[in-house]
Amino acid sequence: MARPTLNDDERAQRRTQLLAAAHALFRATRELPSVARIAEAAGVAKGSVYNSFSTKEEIFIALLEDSFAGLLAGAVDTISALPRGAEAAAGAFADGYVAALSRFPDLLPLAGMTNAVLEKNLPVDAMLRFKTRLAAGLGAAGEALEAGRRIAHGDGTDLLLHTWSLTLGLWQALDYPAAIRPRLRRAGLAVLDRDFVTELRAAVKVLWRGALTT
Amino acid sequence: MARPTLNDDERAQRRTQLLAAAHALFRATRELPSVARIAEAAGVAKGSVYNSFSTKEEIFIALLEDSFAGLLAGAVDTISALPRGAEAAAGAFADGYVAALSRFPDLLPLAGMTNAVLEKNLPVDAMLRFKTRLAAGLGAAGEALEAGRRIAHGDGTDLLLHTWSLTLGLWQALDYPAAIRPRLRRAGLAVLDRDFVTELRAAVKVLWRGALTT
Amino acid sequence: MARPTLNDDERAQRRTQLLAAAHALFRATRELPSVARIAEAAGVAKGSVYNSFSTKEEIFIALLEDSFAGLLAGAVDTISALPRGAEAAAGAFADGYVAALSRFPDLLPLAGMTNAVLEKNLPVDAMLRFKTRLAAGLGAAGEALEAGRRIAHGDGTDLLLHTWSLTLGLWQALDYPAAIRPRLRRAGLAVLDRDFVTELRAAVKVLWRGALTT
Amino acid sequence: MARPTLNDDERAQRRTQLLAAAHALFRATRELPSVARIAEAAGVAKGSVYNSFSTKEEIFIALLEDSFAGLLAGAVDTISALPRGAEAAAGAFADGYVAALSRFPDLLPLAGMTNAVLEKNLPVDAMLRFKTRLAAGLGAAGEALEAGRRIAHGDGTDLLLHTWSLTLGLWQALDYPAAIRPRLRRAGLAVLDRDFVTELRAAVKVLWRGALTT
DNA sequence: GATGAATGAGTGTTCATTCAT
DNA sequence: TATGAATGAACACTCATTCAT
Repeated sequence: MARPTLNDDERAQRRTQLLAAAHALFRATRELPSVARIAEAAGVAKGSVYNSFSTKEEIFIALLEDSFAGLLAGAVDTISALPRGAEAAAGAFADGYVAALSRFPDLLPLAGMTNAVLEKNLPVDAMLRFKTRLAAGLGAAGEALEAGRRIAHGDGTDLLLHTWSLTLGLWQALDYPAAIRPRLRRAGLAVLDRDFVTELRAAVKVLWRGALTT
Repeated sequence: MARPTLNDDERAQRRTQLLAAAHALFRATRELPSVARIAEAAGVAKGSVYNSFSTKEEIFIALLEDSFAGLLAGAVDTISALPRGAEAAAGAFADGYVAALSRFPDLLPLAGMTNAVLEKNLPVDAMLRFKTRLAAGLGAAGEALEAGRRIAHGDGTDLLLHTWSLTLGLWQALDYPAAIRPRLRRAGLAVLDRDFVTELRAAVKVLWRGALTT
Repeated sequence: MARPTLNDDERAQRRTQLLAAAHALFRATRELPSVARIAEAAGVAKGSVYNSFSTKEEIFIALLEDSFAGLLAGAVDTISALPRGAEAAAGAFADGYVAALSRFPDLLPLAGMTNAVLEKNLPVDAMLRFKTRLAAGLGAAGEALEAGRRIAHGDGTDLLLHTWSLTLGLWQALDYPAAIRPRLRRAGLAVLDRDFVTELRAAVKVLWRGALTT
Repeated sequence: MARPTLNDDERAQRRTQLLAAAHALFRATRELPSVARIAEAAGVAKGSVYNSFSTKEEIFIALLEDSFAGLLAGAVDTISALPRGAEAAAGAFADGYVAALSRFPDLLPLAGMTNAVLEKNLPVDAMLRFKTRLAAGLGAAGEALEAGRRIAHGDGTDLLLHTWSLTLGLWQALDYPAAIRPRLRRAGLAVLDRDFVTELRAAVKVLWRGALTT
């Protein structure tokens, strides 16, 4: 059972293995699985999980981080191909952004748990690391945006932060437990019975139009 | 200790009593207190809580509902006093909205728990009731907005939904546990070290400018 | 709400009403329903139940008593029509007894709860009353049996007591939760996969043959 | 406090430790003790109980299983020493069986709870395991009986099943809470004021006489 | 490093019964 | 009598984390 010290590769591999297991479980239930279940799914012992992560929540923050990085990369790609006019650019970004988002279906459920759940039991340094990467990603994307446009320094980052905020908030407002969905068509709930993706695309477009036409 | 059948007033009073206790506890900890603590704070027996609410989460949804109604009322007031021009109106709304929001300091922490926590154990009918009132409030405010402006039918409600989404998302992005706050000034986190209120005001203004200048 | 003193008829009617409600609920779930549910099903308030019964368990003992009296009545009828020979009489009784039993499908589930559940919270006098009636019924039936046969005094009652015991015990041995039933066919469980009624008929016949051929 | 992986012996020891504690508590109260009390009596933490059993009820089913196996072993011993004649054999079995039963004083109280209490919260596999062993034991004893006698194949098992049923049912009919006992002598209850052991011996004898003289 | 046994805090909810009107 | 609000005891089970081997 005793194993020699792991080198970095093995370390990373174990980490990946656990992340994949955790991811699969979360995707299936949209709830944080127990450490026991994650370990089982990854084929390791419960205690071993704590060699790679110091807290269960750290696992999911790492997952969130990956997804978020992916979304930002997609956003940067979109930004680099934006057309000239404000109106056209707003629409193009909205389309590209929504498409990128759809490639990370667990991002929003996970992000929606961050404040209320994940942060409750996250080591301070893990949280700072996460936030730092987030900030770096947003900053880089913001600069890419500012570079190609007549946007003042800092406003690009602002716009992306607001875009993300709008995304998360809108998702929270429009996401319902599956059991509720069918009953939304009831009179009086039409206002909230919207397709999230459609709604988000429109909202992002308006936001960007506002930002690009100052 | 009152034993006889309660009339509506007394019923409402019990409810209020429990809501106040729950509210105070939540404000202090930003976590859902246990039913035992709520009952204790309200001066009743644990079991009595279940005469007024069928689930702990129902209590907090009721709290959220109240706060939300208050915010919407403030928004409607602001809307009815908006200046003519698009730019001016956007700024005026942002100011009024942010001011109204500040009167309900627990609204966002509570709203941020809705999807991940509150909905997990909420009777379906309680949830539908909540969503219905939410929808009604948004709809009414949206109509007020459409009435005084050259905004197409439905777009007013859309704008308010997006405004709220932006608010919630931004709050989640910028809210940090108190323990983290001081360390934000570290290099690399400046992007996220923002004053939520300032940021929100600016973001709302941009959103509204975009919507009013179509 | 206040009502004048009930006369005996009204008293009995209320009692019957509650018993019927409790019976229906028990039949549906095979579990003791809560007082609240019984009251609701009977259309009275929870507190009113305690005007007729001093304990929830008293209700079900009353139900059991009724069913048991019915079974005994059926047994007496069968006894009075028994053929002469020991072998024939044993078979005839078994047939008649099983038929009578089938008219009280809740008798055994209820009787199976008596020791472990009902008696836990039954006022002493209620229990004595129940046992007394049981004893009286058994005694009467026993005498009927002794009267028409060459059975020594007391042996008739004994035989009936043993018959009932065999019935209850066999039922407990062969009754399974519905979820288990289908899996009984697995190898190794054939011994217990028997039809209760068939089995009981055979067992009673053997018991009576033994008793009648001393 | 032992932490390393347990081997089979240690595993069994933990189990035995818990079973003994649970047994002692049950013997004293004739009620299912809480998990907290069992753990306390066994000198382990509450959560540790669930390392050995997945449900509280599983503990008591295991206890029941042990007692039942002991009774069956006693029955087999008795069977192997039965005299030739039917009448003599019936009496000898009754004596031996009753003696064996008396060595497991908790068997009947536990068996009496099985249907109404234990099965309510027993994992399906635990229940099947229990029933399978029961069936195996009955089958083996039945074969032993058939082997030495002129009893048709299957009838031995039948007889043992009926014997056990009679035992359990009779116990339920004649067992009273201690508080009730003294009042049984009252007129009208004489029929039920019997010594269980005496009664059982007689009943088993009759049953076996009937079975052996077909 | 790996394991998995041990820990024990933590909690929403049910429900029989009482009793002020 | 009828009502139903109030009571508060009772409890199984989960689970993140530790740490002896």
